[in-house]
Formats: sequence, C-alpha cells, structure tokens
Amino acid sequence: MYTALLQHIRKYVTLTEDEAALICSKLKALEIKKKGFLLSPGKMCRANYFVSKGLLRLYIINQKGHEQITHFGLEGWWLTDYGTLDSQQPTRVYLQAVEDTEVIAWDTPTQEALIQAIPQLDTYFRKVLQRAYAAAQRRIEFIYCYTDEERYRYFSAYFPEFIQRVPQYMLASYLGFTPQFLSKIRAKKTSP
Amino acid sequence: MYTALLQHIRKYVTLTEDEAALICSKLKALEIKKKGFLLSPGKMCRANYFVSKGLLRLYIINQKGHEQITHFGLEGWWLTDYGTLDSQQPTRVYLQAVEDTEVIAWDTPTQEALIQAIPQLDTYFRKVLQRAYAAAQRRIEFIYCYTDEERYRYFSAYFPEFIQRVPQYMLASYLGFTPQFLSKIRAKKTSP
DNA sequence: GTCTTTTCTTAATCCTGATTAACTTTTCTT
DNA sequence: AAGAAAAGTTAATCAGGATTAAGAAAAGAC
Repeated sequence: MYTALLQHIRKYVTLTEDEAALICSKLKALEIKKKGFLLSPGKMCRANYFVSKGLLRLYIINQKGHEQITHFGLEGWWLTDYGTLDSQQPTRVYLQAVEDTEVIAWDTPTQEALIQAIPQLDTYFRKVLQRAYAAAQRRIEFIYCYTDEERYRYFSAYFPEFIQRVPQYMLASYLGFTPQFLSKIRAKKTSP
Repeated sequence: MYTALLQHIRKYVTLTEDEAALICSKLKALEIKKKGFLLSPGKMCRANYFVSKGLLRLYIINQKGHEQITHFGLEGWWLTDYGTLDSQQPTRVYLQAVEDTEVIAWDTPTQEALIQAIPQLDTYFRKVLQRAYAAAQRRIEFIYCYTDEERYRYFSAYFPEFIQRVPQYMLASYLGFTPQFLSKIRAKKTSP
C-alpha cells in the first residue's frame, strides 16, 4: 500500500527500515471512488496528497460557470491546493478522482512531525517541490509560446497513454480550450 | 549587502550569528547593470539567484522570433531556470536585469554545502519553493480563467507600483499579449 | 437489454486579440 | 543639442478559437 510512496522518497533520499515503518505508521491511505472528492469549495485544505494509484484532477468553476482544470495528479505525483494549504482560508477548488484512486494524505502537523523525526524528509520535499516548480515554469512557457492546436499536438505526441486515460473534455479544459475545438482539430488530422 | 537575504531567511527559520556569517562568507553578491545578462541560451545554468535589489526578467525567444517573458524577479525573490539547473543541458532562456540589479548567486555545490552545515536551510528552501509553487499554481489558474484584458486590469489594480517600473512592452509580454493590444485597452479606459 | 446520462461531433456565427504598417513620443548617446 | 534608437500609439485587416445549438455515440444504471 505504501510501496509507491516509499519508493518515491527513496529516489531522492535514503531511509532506514525503521524510518520507513515510522512513516507508514503515521499516515493513512485513502481510497476515493471515481468522481469522489478530496476537496471542494468552502472546505479547509489541510493535507497534501500523494497519488499512489489512479488519477486526480484539480479544477475550479470559472466566472462563466464552467469547470477549468488546472492540474492533474497521476501516480507518483503530489497534489493539493497549495494556495490555501494551512491557511485560514477555505479552498475554492475541487480535487476529484478521475478514476478509482488511492492517495496517501499528509496533513501538515503530521508532515512537520515526520520531518522533525526524519530530517531527510526536508530534503525530499525540497527536491520534490523544486521539480514541481520547474515543471510549472516550463508549463507557463508552453502556454505562452504555443497555440492551442500546437499544445494538443505536442501532448498527444508525447503522452499518448495519458490521452487514452482521460475524457476529451477534461483534456480540452486542461489545455485551455473547448471540447468543440478539440473535436475540430482531431477531425482535421484523420480525414486525408 | 546580504541584509535582505538574511532577513528573508529569518522570516522562515532562525539563524545564529555564526550561521549568518558562514552564509555570507560562502556566497558572492553580483551587480548587474541594466540590460546585463546572468544567463543566455547555450550557457549552463549553475546557480539560483536571490534578488536583493533591482529587477530581473526571464524570457525566451519564441518560434516567431519574439521575446516571451515568463517570469520577473523582484527584490526578495529567487529566480533561475530550474528546468536546466544542475543538468547537463544548456539553458534556452535569457535572464536579464531590467534595472541595475544586485543578486546573490548560490551555485549548487555551495548551496548543498551550506544546507549540510545549516540544516534549517533545508526547511527554508522547502518553504520558499512551496510558496513559489503555490504562486505558479495560482498563476496558471489566472491565465486560464481570465481574458487578456481582465488580467491587465487585475494587474494594474493590484500592482500599480510594478506597472510603473517596467516598460509596457515587457508587461504585455509577461501577460501574454502584444504591446499594441495593451495600448488599445489603456486608451479605452482613459477616453470617457 | 432498455433507458438515461454522459461524452463526443459538426457546423454557423461571432469575438478577442494578432498582424502589419505607419507614425509619434521618449530616452539614450555623443 | 542633435541624431539615433527604443518605446508607445493608432488603425485596418485577419485568424484562432469561443459560442450556440443540435444531433450522434458511448457508457452507466437498473
């Protein structure tokens, strides 16, 4: 159950068996059924979630009343609303399972206690966050430098398995355009 | 010279005088004249920069040959090309001073050595990265949920001093549109 | 296995912002 | 102070995607 998490941590730092056992004893794995929610607007965001199996999406409802997906969380990713994590503010986001999903929830007091007990975890989270931030930097570049169609072409060329896994309207939302437009550009390619 | 940096670190963790002195002794402050470069395409990105005075911009040249600004670095911000930091890949970005600027460069071996010597720095960088990532998450939401004009209006309402500080074409680039469009929406507001 | 809900497609029209180009103003340089 | 370069403006035309609406197909529910 915690294998994926421990494996992930050990890609960055070394853990003794005792330390691994301590981590497992303090955390709880959660199973979320497809379309179940970990967060929804008005709730307090109190944990960071490691996806050990399945797929999450983070989205908000925009001014026009449409869902706007801003992040996906695949196996091996950390996902939460960092903007309100540990603040006194309720979240404005939805965090929902796209498939039956298993996550390991780290609420902040537990995370801080584990970091105290196992200082390598400080390094682990620092490195994970640096990678996540690097990815976000690249994504902003990607959004600004390419058209919607180019971003879709790139995505389907580089992540064909992912495209299979999510409904098209979610992919369209994540890439920042409408499902109708996605249909249009898909039709364009397969016709000749 | 290092006051801004030490103050920043002390917002997150406590440092003894000895530790502060150690940090200062290992790092070097750099002065970059307006329009000077810290990085340009083909160079290796070997350091993370803390802006203690002035303003940096990070940009790339897109397919059409135009500058696309993806990040600004004001006083108290960390900025670098995390995508290639410490990789064997040369960077593709420009990191340039918008004004005469002073930065404190942390190359990675020095950073790692200081973290070894002063474990609180692990926590410091983790927290700084978490804040930076939270900001990036919000920015992606901002880009996707608002039109170009709305983003400009928001920006000028919330960061009026910043708007004064950068040429309009840089602001337009950062917000993802053309200088012509910015002229247009500015004219619109002041006319009635 | 039918009925319902969800997802995907197609097409017409509309709108936001890009492009191009010419011009004005401001800022550097010497 | 004069000239050159950089930055900002205006306007006409164009294009990439949104919107709206209706229908088709696929997936779930019972």
